[in-house]
Amino acid sequence: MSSDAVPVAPDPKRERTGPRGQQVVDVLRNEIITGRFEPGERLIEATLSQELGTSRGPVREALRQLENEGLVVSEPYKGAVVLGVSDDEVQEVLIPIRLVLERYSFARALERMTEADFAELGKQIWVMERAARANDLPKVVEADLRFHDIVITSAGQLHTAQIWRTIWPRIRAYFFRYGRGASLEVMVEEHRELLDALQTRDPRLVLGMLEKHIVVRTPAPEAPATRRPRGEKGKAKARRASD
Amino acid sequence: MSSDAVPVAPDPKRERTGPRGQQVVDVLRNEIITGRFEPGERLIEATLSQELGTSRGPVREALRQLENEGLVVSEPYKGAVVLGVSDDEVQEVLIPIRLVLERYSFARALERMTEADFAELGKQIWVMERAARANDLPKVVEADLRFHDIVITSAGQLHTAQIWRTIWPRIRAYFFRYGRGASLEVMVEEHRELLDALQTRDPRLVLGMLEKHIVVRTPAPEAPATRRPRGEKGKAKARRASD
DNA sequence: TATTCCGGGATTGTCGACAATCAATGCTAG
DNA sequence: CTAGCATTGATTGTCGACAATCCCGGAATA
Repeated sequence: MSSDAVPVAPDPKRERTGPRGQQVVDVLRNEIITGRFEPGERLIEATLSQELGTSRGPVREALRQLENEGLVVSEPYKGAVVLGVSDDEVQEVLIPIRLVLERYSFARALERMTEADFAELGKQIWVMERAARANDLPKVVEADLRFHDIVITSAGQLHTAQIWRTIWPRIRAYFFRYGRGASLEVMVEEHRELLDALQTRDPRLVLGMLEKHIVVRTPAPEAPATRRPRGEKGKAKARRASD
Repeated sequence: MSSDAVPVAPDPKRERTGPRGQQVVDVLRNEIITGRFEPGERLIEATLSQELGTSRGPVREALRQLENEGLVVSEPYKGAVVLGVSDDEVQEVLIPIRLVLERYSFARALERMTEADFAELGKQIWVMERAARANDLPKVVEADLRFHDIVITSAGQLHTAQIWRTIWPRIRAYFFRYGRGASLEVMVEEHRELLDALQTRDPRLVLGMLEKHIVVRTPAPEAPATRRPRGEKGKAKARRASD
């Protein structure tokens, strides 16, 4: 499993991205979301810290952060294992919560975003479009993330933003594991429409657009009916609170 | 501020409550929710670790946990400060999210709770009632918490439970700071009705009861309109993403 | 043979010391 | 007198070592 570890420590040219732990979270979250780690897999602090070229401290904090983002569960003295998401829970809980968060955020952001903010959104769309053309899914996803983050941050509600940051990784991981719903081009187009709507500053228009954007676009072609993690390499372990 | 610290360390008779950090979280959360620490107040790791009779490690983890429960915000190299909740955000975001979580949980728990589970719920109601008679608010609140925790755990959905545990402290803190909505007796009665509904195992009845129970019982007497932290001891610092 | 108990190894939890960073203070120069 | 800057104190971030705990397997026993 320790094929291409990405040491995060001694990289002088890396502009200050904050403390080590912060970067460790980003690395691990990415590895989980993109499926490098499968649900049910154990994450050992010592191993990770070696691979990442840091001590166990930052790794520990990173794991706790991931736990709060729902990508991992851990029990005292037992350690952390990667967690899956059930189809049902995504549809019935995570998406509705996301809807609550974004409706509120967009409604508030609506009346307080500046031209500079709109420009920043435009920039993300531009990046997204280029990435879509190149079929670079990760980059599209990151721009998507940035887009929503900008809006939510503009709303200026700390709790809303904080909760959102613990919700999206799960949804992201879900869409990454099972096929994502819409084509890249459609995603780009939807965001363009969202930005247009925002610029009119018409609540009705924006919220309508938003619902269309978020609403369960999941049951795409062949959606998995059950949400069993599907990892399962031999050991029947990943299950917990199964049916 | 360091009047009656509650050292958590050397208590041999205290049955295994897990690692130190766990207990530290409970202590600090309580102090914040009950208002011992006011919004805007800084929490210094070294100070707390001394008061609690442990090292900085567990305190550090506790602070991160509190951050994920929305009781605290912290920036790198700057530390943690107690956070307030705006009336608006509670009504528009936290309560709706709680509604999503509990609707789903009750609906699922409905068809999988055993008689033993019901008995456990009954027990909490009994405790709650006694506490209500004695006007012991903290105890009522704890029983209330347990009640909902039992139901949500019975639903067996990890993400739902995990998110719920990051939502309720904020709501609780809110109701504690500004007056709570209902009288203790009403709370007890509502839970009794909830349990009765659950025992019929009729979804319509349960969900109806639930909505009535959760719905914004907030705008009680005089709810504060703005949510500014109100700490502010001299320095105009605690503000962040203010208006 | 089945069962209980007791290591031994692996892994997490805790601690104290040290390094990095921030914020305020006072000093210097213009 | 003011602006800029070095210095210093307080506080957080990181590290390595040690303690506590769990899990697995094997030996002793009935």
